[in-house]
Amino acid sequence: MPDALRSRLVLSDYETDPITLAKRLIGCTLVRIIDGEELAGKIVETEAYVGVKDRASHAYGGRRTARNEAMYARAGTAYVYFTYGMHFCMNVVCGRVDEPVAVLLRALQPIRGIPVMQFRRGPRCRRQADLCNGPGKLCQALGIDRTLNRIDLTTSDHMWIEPDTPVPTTTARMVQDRRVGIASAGLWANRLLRWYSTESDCVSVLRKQR
DNA sequence: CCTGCGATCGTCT
DNA sequence: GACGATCGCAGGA
Repeated sequence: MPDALRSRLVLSDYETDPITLAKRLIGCTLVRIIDGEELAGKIVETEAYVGVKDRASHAYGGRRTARNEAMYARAGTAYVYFTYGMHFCMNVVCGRVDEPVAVLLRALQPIRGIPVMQFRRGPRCRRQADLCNGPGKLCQALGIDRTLNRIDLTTSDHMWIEPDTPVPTTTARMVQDRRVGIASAGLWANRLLRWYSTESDCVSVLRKQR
């Protein structure tokens, strides 16, 4: 498709609160251009990090360091960080400048560039559904690393997000659940700030039955 | 299905 | 010096 006919989310789409954006992003398409090739996946799982009061957030208590500086930038900025000595995770910054709120992308359903994703993920990853079903996995599959930290998703030629068209995914087609991997966040670990599509087999962690 | 563990290193205390 | 918004594998039920 010619670039001129492709739409992407714009500043006003990102200038909202993280809960609204986390739900809005479900069904949208993350596009990554790397080595002249396009990789794309449908966003099927997100988490909201809701500001300085959120104990699970890197910006808890107003912490502001070189690592999390992107969280304080303009909405539509990518916040990519390195963790556990080997993985990257990608967030989409939202809210106002100097208000550290963001949405973590946790899983994608692969759409385009699947052979490249398989190569980047390595031979140990056999199932297509496992290519991008985790925040570290999707960054590995799409080649998202610290060079993309702080890029502007509304203007970048390397990565952007396209809207969920023609009909945005509604909350009726989403599961709302606790966030993953933040057990030490006290009461904030129980907040229902994760959303995932009921219609994808590429979600990282399913809700426990009760 | 589930739980536990090691890998590996940048970041912050 | 400790820990982490993770992952893949091993082992047991």
